[in-house]
Amino acid sequence: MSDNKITVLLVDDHELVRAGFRRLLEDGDKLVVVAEAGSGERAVQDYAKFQPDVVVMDISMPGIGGIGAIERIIARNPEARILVLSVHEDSVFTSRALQAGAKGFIPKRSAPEEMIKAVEQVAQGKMFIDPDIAQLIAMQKVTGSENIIDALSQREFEVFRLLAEGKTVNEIADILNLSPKTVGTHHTTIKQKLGVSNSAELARLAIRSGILEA
Amino acid sequence: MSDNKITVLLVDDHELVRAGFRRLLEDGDKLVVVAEAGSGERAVQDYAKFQPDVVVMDISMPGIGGIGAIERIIARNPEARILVLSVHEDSVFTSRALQAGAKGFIPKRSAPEEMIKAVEQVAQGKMFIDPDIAQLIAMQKVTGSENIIDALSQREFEVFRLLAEGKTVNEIADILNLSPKTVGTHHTTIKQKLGVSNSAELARLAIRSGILEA
DNA sequence: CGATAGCTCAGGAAAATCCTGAGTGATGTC
DNA sequence: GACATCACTCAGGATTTTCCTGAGCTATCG
Repeated sequence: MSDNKITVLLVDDHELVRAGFRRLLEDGDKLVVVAEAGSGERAVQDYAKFQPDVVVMDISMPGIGGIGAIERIIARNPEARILVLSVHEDSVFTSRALQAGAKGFIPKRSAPEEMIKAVEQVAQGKMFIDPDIAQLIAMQKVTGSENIIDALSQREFEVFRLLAEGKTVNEIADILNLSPKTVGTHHTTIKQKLGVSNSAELARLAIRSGILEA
Repeated sequence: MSDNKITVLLVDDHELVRAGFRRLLEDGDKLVVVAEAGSGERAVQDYAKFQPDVVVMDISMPGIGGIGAIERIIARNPEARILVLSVHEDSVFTSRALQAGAKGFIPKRSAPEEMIKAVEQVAQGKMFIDPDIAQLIAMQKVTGSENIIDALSQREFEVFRLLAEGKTVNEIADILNLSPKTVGTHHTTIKQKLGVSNSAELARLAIRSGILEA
């Protein structure tokens, strides 16, 4: 072991994916996977045990999940270098992960070379964020909203919740004692602000944001 | 090309995962990945083009998805040997995939050796279903457990997925090469069968059933 | 071979959604 | 205090979706 190879802790709850990534990472001769973890909890333990140069981690995992694991690893070891992989290019997870202390973030749609590059960058202590995702985060900064949903006004938020629940415009008008026309207008502006184009996406967004149970 | 290696078409919408699986599959000397596809649509094309011995496919993909791809490949080529990979071991996807004509089904939690074995079995025309999943399906048969979604026909299920994703009727008509009128009819009957009255509820149901990520 | 079920499509009515415009009150700025 | 901004309200009219009815085709099953 240990020439001057970069040591990696690989974290993903799917063994097959992990096995694939291991081969992918070790394909060049610069990286070596010193341990694999199948959960956030194990990742925390294994980090302490192996002290890898870099952690490569999927955020979407059961239990404490990726975010929880990142927080705990960073708490014990602020210098930890963690590269996050994700299927969701979504904004909620991305900023959370970075806030938790991740040093890099790339989607699973990336090319293999990008991952290798990302690992090497992060190993050197640099940040590496996928351009598309970086742009999303920048947008959030501009709008000043942590959650896209903060962009909604009070009234709009009310209507948003009811829409996500599956209420029709007329029902909502009734509930809120408004003209259906008004609710209709809210409906439209809500979708605009949230960047969704129909009620199905709106409901998904509500669930993702924890406004609504599935 | 072609010693007596088994040729594989690899289908997954995440390039990184695909790249990992490719290395995993080609690790021994028995398999060779002759093509990769990043969508169900491409998979159908590539199958016709490369006529691989086996297709290794993730079912959860946007667009026509894995199920749609399986149906189309089987329709043109009933002898096609398709091994399905999935993150959801529980959901309706399992039985749907097998109904559509898949010859094997394993979860992504499997060990690499199991995948290799599964590919080889399927290549020989045998079935290969992960024991845990086989048991689940058997249990469902026995208990007659009623996922409401089982009430949907294969076609309806496809439309259901796309609707839940937030696709409009017209978009779906385009994706499935159907008249918007047909999709509209499906849409209505789906809502009836599932007992929901709009797209928001439909999306929630899809998420609850594990058909869709939030 | 008749019955059933899935898939396909159309016409037309009813409802929801989108776009544009506009009035009111509350807040904050210069 | 005058002015701008923004949330909230609503309407008219265009467009799209949804709903209901009916119907032809194919495959499967008893």
